[in-house]
Amino acid sequence: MTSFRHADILEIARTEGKVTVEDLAERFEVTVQTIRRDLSDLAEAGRLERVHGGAVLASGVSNIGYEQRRRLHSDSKSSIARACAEAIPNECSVFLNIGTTTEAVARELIHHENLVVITNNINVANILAENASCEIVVAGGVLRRSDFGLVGDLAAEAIARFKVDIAVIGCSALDGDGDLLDFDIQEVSVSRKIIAQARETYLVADGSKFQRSAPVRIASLREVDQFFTDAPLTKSLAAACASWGTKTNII
Amino acid sequence: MTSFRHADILEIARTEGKVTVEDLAERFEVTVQTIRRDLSDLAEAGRLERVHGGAVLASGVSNIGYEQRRRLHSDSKSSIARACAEAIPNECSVFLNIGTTTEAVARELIHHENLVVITNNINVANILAENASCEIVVAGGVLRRSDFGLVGDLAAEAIARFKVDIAVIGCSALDGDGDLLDFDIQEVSVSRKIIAQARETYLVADGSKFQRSAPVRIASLREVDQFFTDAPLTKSLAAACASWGTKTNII
DNA sequence: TTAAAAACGAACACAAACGAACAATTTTCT
DNA sequence: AGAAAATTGTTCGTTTGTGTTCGTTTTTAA
Repeated sequence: MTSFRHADILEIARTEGKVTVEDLAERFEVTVQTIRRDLSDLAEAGRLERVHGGAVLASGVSNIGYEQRRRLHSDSKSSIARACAEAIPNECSVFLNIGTTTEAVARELIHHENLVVITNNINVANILAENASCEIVVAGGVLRRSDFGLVGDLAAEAIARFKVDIAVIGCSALDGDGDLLDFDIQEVSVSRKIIAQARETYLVADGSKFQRSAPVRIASLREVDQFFTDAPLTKSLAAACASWGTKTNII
Repeated sequence: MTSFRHADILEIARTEGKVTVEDLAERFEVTVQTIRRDLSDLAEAGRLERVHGGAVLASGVSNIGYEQRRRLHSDSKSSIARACAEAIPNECSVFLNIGTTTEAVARELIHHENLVVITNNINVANILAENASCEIVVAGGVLRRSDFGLVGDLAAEAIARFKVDIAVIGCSALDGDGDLLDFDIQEVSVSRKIIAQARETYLVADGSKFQRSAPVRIASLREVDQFFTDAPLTKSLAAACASWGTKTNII
């Protein structure tokens, strides 16, 4: 992230669908050249698509449902997601589970190439359908309307069939001992299976998860290889992560 | 992508199915030449297909060909779907497979109560998510972008787990012998399994299916209990249906 | 089939937009 | 404080998009 303008430009692009060089130059009170440089950077990062006179949302983005975009938009979530996506190479297999943060990760994977993505989250499938080079496998299960997740035995069994390079998981809460917690026992069994079947496990969770609690234990941070978040860990938790070899990425 | 108009033109094409040079020139307040150049660029990029006087959505590319198909015959499709939905009682279990006609049926089931719907069609899941009293089970599988279907072993296995009251199936073509045909052998194995596992089988297919052909045989009308369509059957086919006990509902 | 009308692509000229290079300024780090 | 790096503004040559005009191709109607 090089300029404070970048985030604002993206925000404007998201709400208005497009941005013009002239307009942005006026808004930010800089010269058009400066804006041009910003747009070039954003285009290179795949966040925008450059056009003559301005830029538009990268193709695919504009088709995502309004509600979805709203949910994904939270800045901290998308920064966390971006950092996580950057840690995921092209041409590998990834699992994404249920949760708005993992959906944000899916959004950031739009420009990755030749991924195989396995998910029990219908929103993830809808989002990544935009990425033509990505093979998407949907685990079956009962549709849970609250988050468009697929849960139950069917999901767990389907997942047992795969062994992925990277599992990206979200959780509802994270307690002081470094335990990942969730509300739904069915989803937990799915998450546990995923962690067991993945070569590496990445956890994405914003700072708000530290303040919440949930009844069911998924796993410990000990079993996580990389942890992406936006808030500093408590001293004891940071020490624990260090001793467990859990790399923490604070955005 | 070279112009703001490109994104807008694609958007218009997606919602309206086609665009005309004249109309676009008026909308964007540019000359027809400029629009022609835009359409040429988009056609070269494979996003649109050029026709005399305008352009249409490129066929076969992602889900836009699908959008086009969905609009096609939409009137007759929804009447067929409505008739089929009326034959489905509340509080029963239903299977819906891939296809625009079965999606139309899903739309007509929005107000049914306490259904259990099993499907390998993500669109069906999205549509019926609005019906709060409906339990939706999604069969797993590899996502096929052309129609948002879930195909492959995973789908077939998931379906083998269920036994439903009614299977509602669509097909790509229907030949003179009363054989149901499809293009994709993977999807066919799913459809066959469904028919075998259902207490009753309903076929929905508009008249255009009589004019087409497809390579893979799903089943015969003999195995179908009710057939919903909008065009009269040939005499021989009608006689065959009568002898098989296949009830035909011509809308 | 032929003739008229519409749509088309190519070529040209002009203006807007562009990127590169350099200088001025601010920020960051030692 | 001073050097190094990053950011921004300025200038200038180049590229790109646009409207215009032309002749050609395609469609439509007779």
